[in-house]
Amino acid sequence: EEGNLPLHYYQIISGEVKMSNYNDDGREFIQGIFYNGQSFGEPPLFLNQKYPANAIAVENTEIFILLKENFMKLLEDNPKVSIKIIENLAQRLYYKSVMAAEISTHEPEHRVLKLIDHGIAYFNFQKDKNGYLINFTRQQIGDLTGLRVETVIRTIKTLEKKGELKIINRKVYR
Amino acid sequence: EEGNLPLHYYQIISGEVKMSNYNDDGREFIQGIFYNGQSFGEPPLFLNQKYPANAIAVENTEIFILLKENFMKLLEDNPKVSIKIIENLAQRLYYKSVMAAEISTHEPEHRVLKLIDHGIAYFNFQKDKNGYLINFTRQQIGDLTGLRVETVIRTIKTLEKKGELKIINRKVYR
DNA sequence: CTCGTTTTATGATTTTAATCATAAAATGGA
DNA sequence: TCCATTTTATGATTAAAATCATAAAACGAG
Repeated sequence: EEGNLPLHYYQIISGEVKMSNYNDDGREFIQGIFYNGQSFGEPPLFLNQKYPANAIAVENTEIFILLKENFMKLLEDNPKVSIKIIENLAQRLYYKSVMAAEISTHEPEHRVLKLIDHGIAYFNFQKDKNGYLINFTRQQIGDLTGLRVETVIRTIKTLEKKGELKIINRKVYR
Repeated sequence: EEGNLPLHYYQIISGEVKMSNYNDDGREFIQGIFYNGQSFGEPPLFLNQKYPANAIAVENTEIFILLKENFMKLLEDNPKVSIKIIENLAQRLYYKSVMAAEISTHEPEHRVLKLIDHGIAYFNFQKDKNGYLINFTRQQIGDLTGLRVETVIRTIKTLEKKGELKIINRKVYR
């Protein structure tokens, strides 16, 4: 929960976790969505700072929890683990850098496409005969790109007209 | 330069480096500004991906450059260095998480204040009798928050009227 | 000291996504 | 299978920041 002090390292065994912020009006911004094998919430843990966002399991989820002291010891004793953590943080920083630039300087169409293309590489979108199924709702896409749901719906329709993606009974494919 | 493949680790000895993106219209988004002692550009180095942004020295700058192979060896041999790198990445991810939420869900006043307060903690703003001197131009604040320079100028004036900060011969203090 | 450039400034206008309103379709739990 | 909730959808209107225009002040290289 936002504002709390971190005490543990968290790693998902199975399920799905959403990390997000809410502004004063209750509007949500999704920082990221995490799946099995991924860890989350380390930055404030390393920095001894309060959590800047909330995390919630959005389906039945098993999570591996390790006390900070034990986690730090693991890192000190095991360079290979450190490098794994570094790679994971690097991955997330890369995503945030790309999306930050998108959100602040590009039009809705560009933002949505960038998110989708990033998702194909890093979220677990599945490919079938129609292409990659983007299994995000319009609302989720909005909360990830800083757009309102109506804008996302209209943007996706425009992108379909332009041939950038397909809509097959309301599902989005790329 | 955006699009290039990383080959080195970079760490600033002295000076100042700006990292930014440009959209198709030439509009800039500043990813971050780095000072002495700080490193930059590691995420794509670890991930073997192209640089997602450009970096440029904005004043005379000395930079320590280490070939990737040597840098990776250093990490493997020296857990303490790994942990320093982790802390640095964590710091940058924390900043990006906070600013991403700000940029996508808050009004200009909120965004500008958050950037300034973050800057006091992490950029090297100096304190004098008037408070902390925010030594960013209005344009830089705009490029860091995704706002246009005119909007920043107006927002800062409003914030001064509300008593959130001071303007003393065009310089901003908090 | 000069002159070109950058920074700060302000007013008028426009554009674009947000907002508001409404509803059909789909989903999922009881 | 029924019903409440969520998701997708569309049109009309509004609000807010971007854009456009212009200029004074400050800065900095030569």
